[in-house]
Amino acid sequence: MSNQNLPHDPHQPHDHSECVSDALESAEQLCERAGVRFTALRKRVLELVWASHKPLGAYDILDTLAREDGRRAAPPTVYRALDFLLEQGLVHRIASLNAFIGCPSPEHSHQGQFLICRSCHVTTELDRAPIRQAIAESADAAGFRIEGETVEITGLCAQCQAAA
Amino acid sequence: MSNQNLPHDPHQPHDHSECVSDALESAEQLCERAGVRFTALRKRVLELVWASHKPLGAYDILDTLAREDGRRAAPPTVYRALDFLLEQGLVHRIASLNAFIGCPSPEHSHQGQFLICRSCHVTTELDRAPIRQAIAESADAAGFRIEGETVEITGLCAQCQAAA
DNA sequence: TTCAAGATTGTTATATGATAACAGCAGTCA
DNA sequence: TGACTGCTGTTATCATATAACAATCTTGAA
Repeated sequence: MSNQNLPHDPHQPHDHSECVSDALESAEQLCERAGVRFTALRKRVLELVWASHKPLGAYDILDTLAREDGRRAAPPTVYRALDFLLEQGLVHRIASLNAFIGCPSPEHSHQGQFLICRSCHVTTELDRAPIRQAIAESADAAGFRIEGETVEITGLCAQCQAAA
Repeated sequence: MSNQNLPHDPHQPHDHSECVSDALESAEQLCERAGVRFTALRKRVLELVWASHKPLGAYDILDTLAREDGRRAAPPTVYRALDFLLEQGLVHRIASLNAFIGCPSPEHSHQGQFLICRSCHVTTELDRAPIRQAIAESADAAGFRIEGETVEITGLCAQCQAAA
């Protein structure tokens, strides 16, 4: 049995079409279970977000849709699909980039932490308990009730360091 | 001797004009030491950012400048001042809000972590070693070299919880 | 089957946030 | 004084996101 269901390091060479098909498949299942509609548009937008391991802007998605459709889709079309995918936990928004990235483990609700390479732009999602806990403790100490966390780390990934 | 130089909890009632004057004074000194010019415009923008403990948008600053000047200042005027203040570490940018907030401890370079109340919008800056360390360890494990950190926590502050 | 209700998508317009490019002006120092 | 540098003004434009309403599709009930 392979490790096909474990998210791998996006920096390592891999058959990316598997990432995409895995993501679409689990999205299909999750929407089924949640009783929400995974329409063709939503599926297509998720597929585009998964086209690489780099965060993608809404207008990049828009441009691609335009190129394949002939007629230009309007911004609300894409933003509504993205809002849906965010609600279902299928993508994350990267606030520091105004961009979106596919979530490799949408089966459980979480917000994650992101390592964003400024050189190759490949972005890795983490979900580290120690980070969450350190944040939770600091918030507790201030009597602050956490509702959402944005943790985005920029820098250089191992590959880009080696290349430089 | 008072604790006038220790940043206090922004939620507690306090003489906010002291926050502003303290911030302007240390900005003056820091710019002096750094050999950069703390012009009237830069000072005024910093003062406006410090008008409250809530992050302020660039266009809010713009509107205020317009109201007091008669003629409307243009966006680059404000953004250049903000860029300067960011470079000097006098303000921080809150990515998740597209807004800016005064830094209560600009004397040492840091990025800080932010507790952002979704109700009253008051935002508290933390600089917690445990959070930084947990992030550093996770980055290390991935061979990732950190250059910048965005840690923005949204939720309800103690006061707003009590009020609800 | 057919209709009604609700969800989804299309469309137009606009709000909001940020920067490029160049002109003019002010401070500084030889 | 004049040249240089850095700061600010100005115009135009780009980039990101949403409001408001119309059209269409889906589903379930009559």
